[in-house]
Parts: sequence; structure tokens; C-alpha cells
Amino acid sequence: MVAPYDRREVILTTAARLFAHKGVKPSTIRMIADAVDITSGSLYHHFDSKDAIVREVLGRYLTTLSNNLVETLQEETDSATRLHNLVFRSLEVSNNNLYAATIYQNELHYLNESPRFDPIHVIVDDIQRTWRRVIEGGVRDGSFRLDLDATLFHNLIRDAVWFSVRYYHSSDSHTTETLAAEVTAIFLHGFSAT
Amino acid sequence: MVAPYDRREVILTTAARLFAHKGVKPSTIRMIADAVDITSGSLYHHFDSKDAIVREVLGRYLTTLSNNLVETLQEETDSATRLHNLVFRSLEVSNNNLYAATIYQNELHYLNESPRFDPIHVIVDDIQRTWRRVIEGGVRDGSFRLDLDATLFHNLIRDAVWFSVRYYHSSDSHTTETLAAEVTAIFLHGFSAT
DNA sequence: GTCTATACATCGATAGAC
DNA sequence: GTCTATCGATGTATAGAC
Repeated sequence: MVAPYDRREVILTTAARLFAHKGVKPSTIRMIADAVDITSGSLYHHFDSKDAIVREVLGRYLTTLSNNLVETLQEETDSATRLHNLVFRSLEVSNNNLYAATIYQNELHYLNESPRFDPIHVIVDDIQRTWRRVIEGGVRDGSFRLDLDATLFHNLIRDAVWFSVRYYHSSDSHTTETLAAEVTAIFLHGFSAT
Repeated sequence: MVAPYDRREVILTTAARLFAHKGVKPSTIRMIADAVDITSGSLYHHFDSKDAIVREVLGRYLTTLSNNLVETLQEETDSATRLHNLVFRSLEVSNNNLYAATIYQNELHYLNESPRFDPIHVIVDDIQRTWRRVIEGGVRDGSFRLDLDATLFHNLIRDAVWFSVRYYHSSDSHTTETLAAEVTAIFLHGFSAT
């Protein structure tokens, strides 16, 4: 028996939208309360604190992302395809969680200023390990270049995927497919015509 | 006749360090004052407001960057080299202005929340135009691929250079040289071994 | 140019009635 | 589960003495 909607869910979505658009710190408890049409005191019936809302928004998104990446690697295929699959799934999940994805990249400072977001960092570390496993695998099996720094490559492609949700908001999976293919093409084969 | 050091300059550097490490909003006027050993009220003798400090820190950095990019393009050479030179100069200037560079990428929200930072955005727009000119020139003269989205490429390499100062703090120009060469190699020729 | 003192706003969070 | 009312902390900025 689930209500037609859960007020708690409405608060989460509304807060996420505010956090994404204005930043976490400038989005006050009173603003969130106004946006869901209750008073600020009532918010504390649903959540212990403002940071608890941030944690739940980011935790859901990053957990979904982490699980999706692990899942896509169960397909047996070559390293280049594995890398492409990581790119595609990352773009897809981030596109389905635009507010959360935006918040995460914009609030690295906020998330690091105290241990209260450690659970979030644990999930992110897991995601990074997945990427590294694929990249190092590709270097080992000869798919990727040995004369370039694999860690640098990791950082560059991770940031590219991470931040591309800033400008690419695709509504259909076709666009995500195209974007993933182009990003992978640039990072694997380069933009040079020769 | 310049004093051995200018208190105003000390404030700027100290504030920049705080802004970079803790974020602009959490770095309070009192913290800045404490760090330079005066009281918060005295800060207002040197600057009209906290945002005026932010504007001056970022303005100096971005103006230097913009001028450097324009300067490096006066050398007549091929498009691939021009692109490499943009990468190198960007890394170099950002490395020489680590606090400001860090602040800029971490505070996009803060900088966009009101028109008081419009002068900053004007300089950034100029920098973006410089990059676009080089990339479009390379596409036109056949140096760069026609089958990939040049705007996407622009966004990716710009972010890569922009954000790589997060993890690469080189103290000597040799490392910057190496980093620029590797970034350019990945973006022009790819990480694939084949 | 630096100080003390403080005005004034706004924040997150709590208490207790309904 | 929502309300009103408010506490206590903290923020930017100002006023005026020295």
C-alpha cells in the first residue's frame, strides 16, 4: 500500500533540484520547505538534517551508477568495448539523475569539509576502482598505449564523462548512445585527421 | 617606491588560499582577517566587500591566461601545434595561479548566482573564443576530423585542461611540458594502441 | 590603517501545541 | 504530520574612537 505519492520523495526531488540549480549551501531549509509547501520546522519530521537530504540524494545516484558499471562489465568483450560501455552507462545513469549528478560535481568542497559525507566517498572510490580495472586491463592486454600515462588517461576520461552532463542532457537513449560513441572515439582514436 | 610587501597583496593571496582550500562561501571575512592578523573591520579599509576580493583574484588570473593564449597564437604554425600551445600555456598559467585556478573551477555556482561577476565571465568568454578559433581552424584546414563533433571536442579538451590542475601541480616547467604533450597526444591521437 | 563594538540579516535546528 | 515561535550561532558590513 503506497500512497499516490510520498511526501518524502517530493522533498528529496525538490531539494535536489534546488541544490543543483543554486548550490547546497545557498539552498536553505526554508527554501526547500517553501517549495514543497510546508514550513521549515515540518521538514525535520522527515529528515534529521539538511545534510541527511544531501546524503540520500547523492547516495541513491552513486549507488545506482556503481551497480550499473559492475553489471555492464559482466559482458565478456574486448577492452575498448568495455571502456565504451563504462562511458555509455555513466552517461545514461547521470542523465537519469541529472540533479544528483550536477550536485556531485559542483559540491566537491562541501562534501569534503567534514567526515559526515564519508559514505558518499566510499561509493565514489568504488566507481573509480572499476574504471581503473578496465583501463589497466586494456594496457595489459595490449589494447591501450604503453607510452602514455594510464593514470592521466583515467583522470581525463573520468572527468570528461563526469562533467559532460553539464552540457548534454539527452532525453532519448539514442543521443546518449551517440555521445558515448563520440567520447569513446575521441579518447581512443583522437581528433587528429591523420 | 614600493613597500617590502603590500598588505593588500598579502590579503589577496591569503584570501585566495582560503577560498581554494575551503570554498568561497565557507571562508568568512573573519577567517581572512585572522589569517593576515588584523580584525575583520579593518579588511574593509582595503576592499569594499568579500566579493571584491574574489573578483580581483579571479580577474588577474583569467586576464593573464587570456593574454597568454592570444600571444602564443601569434607564432605561425600548424593547427596541431597551435592546439598544443594552447594546452601548454593554459597549464602553465594555471600552475602559476593555482589558488585562482582552483577557485574558478570550484565556484561556478557562486560566480553565476548574480551579475556581480559579469566582468569575470566576459574574460572567460574571450578565452573560449580563442580555443574555438583554433579548433575550427584545424577542422577547416583538414588537420582535425570532420566525422566528430568539434563542439564536443572543444568542451572535452577545455575541461580536461581546466580541471587537470586539480591533480597536477608541477613545480618545474619540464613537468608542465610533459603533461601538455601527453594531454595533446591523447586528444589528438587517442589512447588506443591500434 | 587598525581597533572595538555592534547593527542587522539569516542560518540550521528545536520545542511544544494542535 | 504540520504548525508557530524561537533559540543560539554565525554571516557581512558599518560606525566611530584612536
